[in-house]
Amino acid sequence: MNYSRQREQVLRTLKENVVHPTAEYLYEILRNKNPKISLATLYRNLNQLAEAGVIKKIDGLESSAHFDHNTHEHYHFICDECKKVFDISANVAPDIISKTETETGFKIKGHDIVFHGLCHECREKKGEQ
Amino acid sequence: MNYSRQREQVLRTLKENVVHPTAEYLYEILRNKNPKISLATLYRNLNQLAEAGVIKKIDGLESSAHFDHNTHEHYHFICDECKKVFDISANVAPDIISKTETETGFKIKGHDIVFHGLCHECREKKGEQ
DNA sequence: CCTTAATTGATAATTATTCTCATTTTTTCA
DNA sequence: TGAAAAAATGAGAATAATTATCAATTAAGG
Repeated sequence: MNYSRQREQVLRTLKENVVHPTAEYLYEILRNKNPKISLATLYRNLNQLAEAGVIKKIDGLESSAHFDHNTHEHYHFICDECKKVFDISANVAPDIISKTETETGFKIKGHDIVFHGLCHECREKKGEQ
Repeated sequence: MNYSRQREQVLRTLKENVVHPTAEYLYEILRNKNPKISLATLYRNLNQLAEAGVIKKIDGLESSAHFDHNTHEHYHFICDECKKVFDISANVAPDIISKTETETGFKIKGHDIVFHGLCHECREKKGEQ
């Protein structure tokens, strides 16, 4: 990944914002500095920077929503390889709500934990430890 | 919410599937039972059922991705009211990865926790406890 | 400098989802 | 029962977010 003025601008704009902007919001800000910048360039750079670990993309599951008839509290794991979604028991993070409410003063109405990685099967297939 | 054959079918199809299907996948299955069923009906019913708490929709943030220049481990809270995104310190769920890896045998490469509810400001505005 | 590789801007395409609206189905209750 | 009101449907248009395409521009390195 080599230097470009646009990538520089994307990164700086992101850093100058305290909140966690969407691409749309960033685009508006960016156009003030550089009215010619293309939306595609913004998305490209955000993805590249996230890929490189310079920034982070916050999005639970990638594209489409998944539905679950199991409504008792539990979490999910999505396999990077086969894209299957698995249940994770809720007791991996027990008092997470009360802890967070106390710490923040926010009223928590719900939460979701999504893990990703390699499921058992794909792990074996790839021979990865 | 009153009875309809299509809603019945949507719910049954979801329950008969062990995995956590996407709408697209459900649609394919549903069309075998009812070739006339509309995609809009499927989405409508999934949302209604989720709204009513009969099923659960798994999707971290609703629509668009948010980006964060802060790459050290932390979580996020999105306010249902003003849609702002806040940081939550990672220590609300400390050994969540090791615990999950031990419990599942999966290789965890990352995870995201997204809370939602009312932020401090909106909580006061709405006078909600 | 010159060549090669990376990046850009403009825009088309795609994907997932929601909206619209005329028609059909369900519910209610006289 | 069965007529009126309310809810739900199907078909397809619309939207929103994101990705792909591709010719033109810019960066990097010998």
